[in-house]
Amino acid sequence: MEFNEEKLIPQLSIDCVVFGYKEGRIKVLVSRLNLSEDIYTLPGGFIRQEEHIDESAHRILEERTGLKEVFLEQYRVFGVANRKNDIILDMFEKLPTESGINKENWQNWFSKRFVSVGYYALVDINKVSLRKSEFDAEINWLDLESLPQMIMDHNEMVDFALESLREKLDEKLIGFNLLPETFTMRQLQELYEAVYDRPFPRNNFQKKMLDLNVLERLDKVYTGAANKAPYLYRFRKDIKSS
Amino acid sequence: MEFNEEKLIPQLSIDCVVFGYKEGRIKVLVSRLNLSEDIYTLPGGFIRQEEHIDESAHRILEERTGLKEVFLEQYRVFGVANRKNDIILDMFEKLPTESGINKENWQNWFSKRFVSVGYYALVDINKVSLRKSEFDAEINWLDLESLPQMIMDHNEMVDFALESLREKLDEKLIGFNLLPETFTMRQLQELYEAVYDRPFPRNNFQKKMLDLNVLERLDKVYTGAANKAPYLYRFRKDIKSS
DNA sequence: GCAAAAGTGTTCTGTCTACACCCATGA
DNA sequence: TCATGGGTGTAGACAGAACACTTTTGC
Repeated sequence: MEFNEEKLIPQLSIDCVVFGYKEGRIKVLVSRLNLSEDIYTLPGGFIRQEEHIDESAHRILEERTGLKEVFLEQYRVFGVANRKNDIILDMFEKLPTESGINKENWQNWFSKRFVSVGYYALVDINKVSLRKSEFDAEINWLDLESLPQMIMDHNEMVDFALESLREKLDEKLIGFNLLPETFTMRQLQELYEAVYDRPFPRNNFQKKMLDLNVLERLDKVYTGAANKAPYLYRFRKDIKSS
Repeated sequence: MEFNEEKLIPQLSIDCVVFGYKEGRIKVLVSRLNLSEDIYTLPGGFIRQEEHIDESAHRILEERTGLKEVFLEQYRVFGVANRKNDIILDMFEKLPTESGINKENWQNWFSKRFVSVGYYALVDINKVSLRKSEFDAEINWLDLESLPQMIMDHNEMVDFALESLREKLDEKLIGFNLLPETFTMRQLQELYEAVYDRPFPRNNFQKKMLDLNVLERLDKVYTGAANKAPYLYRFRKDIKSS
């Protein structure tokens, strides 16, 4: 990221809660920063002067995941008083002046209080190719259930994002964004169970999903297990617009 | 408003959709600006460096309504590219330089692109004492149904706010904020009908509201009409926290 | 008594839950 | 043939909608 403060909106940031799903668990994309201590953050960034904020969020996400078309939605603004990224600021203060990075500009940038727009994204974890930003030691999918302490209010951001996801999953049929193109009914159910952290009765879940008339039934898949082969399903594309 | 750009977050604003309710109609608080043409805007303002954004919204609202304790909730961020307040900017350009106002600072301030945090408020219209800001020709309650064209995306802001209100009215019992302390069941029903713009069957509405166990039945009120006197109700305060 | 509006009860219907049953698969 | 998991059907519980009825008020 070339830093040019003239091109960005100051004191305003975007942070993304990127949800993925793998083997029955909800995952969240978390960066570990390139510092002596282990410092964790959500992927985030800033808004260019000429950008729609939704574009900014997509750009920030693409930088980390390589994905262009992603389900992404703003869900809340975080703007408590004196909300500053002290850890990053500290990092710049410790940098030697002749490090080649424009230390003063960065320090000035991060010394201010920031308001952050929270976005959450739902992605097919298999399509993602993770890319570190220049400050990341690594970026990884971590279990929602056992996230580490992150900077500032980033843990709270995840809590609110999950709440928004739960509210929308049912009515808006957005859960399919977390799954691969085709999936079995059991996989879909396990996704719902992971999101809501509670079991659903198998038969009623199936009926409810089929009654939505958004699933296309494909061939059976023979898993090799000694039981009836489940059908594969696909989310009907002709209604994706609604 | 004394303007001191040092004390405010630049390029970030707050706009409030203030809903009121009177005689069966939803009202929205709208300013008419002190300009040659009739220009309408939602009440808005900026965020002080040391303020929580919720505080900012409360302050902006108190300046216009005199109310301190108000139901107020952020519902969406508006951040399309190149979102600028050209009309206000124009106004400053036309001001004579020796007008006493720090014209240059204001011009510089409004020449930038702004991101705005949308809040909506629900108030008891009878408790409000309207106060103009220094740029308002007047500030008034206008019918939601027939709002004038407002600046920038302010009409769209109202649409989104109404949508959020509809989603929350039912589950969160926030509608009582629009009514006076005591009210009849008919008044409550008419409020719901105004918000959702559709009729509700009288008996079922009554049953549903009473089954919520949030209403306290008070004395009857004798209106002088030749019919049975309705009960007054009050929202039970002991559950206001939930 | 009568019209108007408030308050209450009853039935019907569609949705969600719980339970039961059958089917396909590989060992 | 049996265990395992997939798919479907059915009866009960519940909430919401439609309808009917009674009560109170001022004239």
